[in-house]
Amino acid sequence: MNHWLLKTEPGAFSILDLEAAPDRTAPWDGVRNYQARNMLRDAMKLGDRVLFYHSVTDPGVVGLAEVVREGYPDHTAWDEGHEHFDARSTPDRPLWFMVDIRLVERFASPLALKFLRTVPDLANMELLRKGSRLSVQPVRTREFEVILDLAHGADRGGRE
DNA sequence: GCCAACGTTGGC
DNA sequence: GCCAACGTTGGC
Repeated sequence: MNHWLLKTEPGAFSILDLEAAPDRTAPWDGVRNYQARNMLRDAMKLGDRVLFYHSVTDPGVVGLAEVVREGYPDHTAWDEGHEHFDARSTPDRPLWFMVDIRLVERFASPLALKFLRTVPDLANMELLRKGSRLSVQPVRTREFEVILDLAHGADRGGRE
């Protein structure tokens, strides 16, 4: 069982959009980066858990989701006129892939990036690395658990 | 808006 | 294959 973090600009697709989707499930489409593509296509497995991260405005981890469908071709790349159209990708030879995720929970209080930077157990997290841009990132099990504990209010003494 | 970090493109 | 130029991401 692997753990992941998915990054999105809430202006494009936010956790509220996922929450409002039928069955709280939506395709994670539009990724156009090869490293991220490889993880979507090959490494993310059914039942894997995923941290949902908002970038740019109020950056932070805002919820938990799970993979409910493994990698399959991102058909938005075939759609001329679609924002993420890419003529190099075809149904015969798809270039880009996506997974479906379902929302498990939206955190009552999001964990701000600037707070996460203060947590010693997260010091080596990819998200916190300077210049980290990957929109699909693996998360170590330990880091994942620490974040869930923080989101659930464990070890908050004196901080609120 | 600034700018550092990163990925991609394309000339050679 | 190298690498400069360029475009994008994303924190601040």
